[in-house]
Amino acid sequence: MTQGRPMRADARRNYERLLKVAAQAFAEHGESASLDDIAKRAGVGSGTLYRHFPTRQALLEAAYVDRIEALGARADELATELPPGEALGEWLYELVVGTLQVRGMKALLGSAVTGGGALALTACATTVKGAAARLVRAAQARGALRGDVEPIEVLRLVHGVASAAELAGAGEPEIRRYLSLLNEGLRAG
Amino acid sequence: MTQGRPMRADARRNYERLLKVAAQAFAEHGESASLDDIAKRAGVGSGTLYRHFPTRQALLEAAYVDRIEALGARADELATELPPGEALGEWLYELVVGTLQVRGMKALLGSAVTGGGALALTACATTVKGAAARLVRAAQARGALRGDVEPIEVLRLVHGVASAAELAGAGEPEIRRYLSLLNEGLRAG
DNA sequence: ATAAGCTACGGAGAGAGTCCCCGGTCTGCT
DNA sequence: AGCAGACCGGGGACTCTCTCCGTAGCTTAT
Repeated sequence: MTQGRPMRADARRNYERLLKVAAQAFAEHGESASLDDIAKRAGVGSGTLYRHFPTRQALLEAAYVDRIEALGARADELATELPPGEALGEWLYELVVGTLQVRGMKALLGSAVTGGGALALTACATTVKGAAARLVRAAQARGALRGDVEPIEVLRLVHGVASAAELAGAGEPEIRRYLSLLNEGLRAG
Repeated sequence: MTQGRPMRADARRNYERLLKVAAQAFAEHGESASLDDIAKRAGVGSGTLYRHFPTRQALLEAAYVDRIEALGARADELATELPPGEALGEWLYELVVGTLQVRGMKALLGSAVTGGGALALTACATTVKGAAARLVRAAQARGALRGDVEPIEVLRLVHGVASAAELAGAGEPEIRRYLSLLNEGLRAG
């Protein structure tokens, strides 16, 4: 982003501490973690938090943007290592695991794939959608996935699998199991 | 339940108005609708609400218990009308529609299929689980469903489908589509 | 029909949180 | 050194939950 001036040193320090603390807090308490508490834990006043991040959503997104980008990069890495069908499967698995390990990310990814899609044009949304699209299209080209499925539908269904696994207690076996069931459905046709 | 005395007339009236208003409020605002607001809309003091329903969960469950029981009855009705595989599919469809039309019910059904299963032995949970078990077992007996799937897993996955459809905007086509994808997965094996 | 007794009511208020702003103060940059 | 810019943290305005206790009015016995 454009920045007229570089941030003042203390401002930058606080910004980064807020991000770190926020990531922990969201992971621990979910998307509705107390913002005042985050500010306190970061050792700054609440005004400082609200100056840097005007809304809860802004903070949520900033806190996880690097993790999301790592997921995007991981998609390409998997694409070179594995055949398309397996690459997609493995990436989705890692997506679900990430979603469940870090409770705040579930909300973030959920809002990234909602509705008409008009509103949620955030950076995270485009990153995830892009990665999913690449893997899905590749798998379809190889016939490892039915052709009439849109990438965003896959993301939504995977979000659903995450919800199901969450209900089941979020154990790794459940995730693998539910994902493979979904996979069967996505392959047929 | 045992009742030493019949309820006083005004008590019964208030009880029923609370239930009606609560069902509307939960449907409209989701599980976290304001309880004070429900009391106000029902024309009673908040004390009255808390006397009848000590916890939010108690009210949520009481508000939807009849709807849940209708779902249970519907399961048996479908079982006589359709072959097992289709009966299950149709029932799950109606379950998802109910879940999405009435936002509070999603929370209720979600909590009914959580975790180890030890805690949530509520009436709603047993009704839904029972209905699902009958349909699932019947479908498995006919080979319309893979044998290694537990009824509760089906419920969890369907809850996930509801989440996915919710993200997509909860249109009827999406529900049918996502459910049929799940069905493919559940049939294979 | 009336009165006594007790059930259930109402709604204020305490307590816990959340969000956000503001005015004085301090700090880092040039 | 001087100043723009950032900080701090108290506090206002809300919202929601849940309890308490005086009392309205329903029931039942006479």
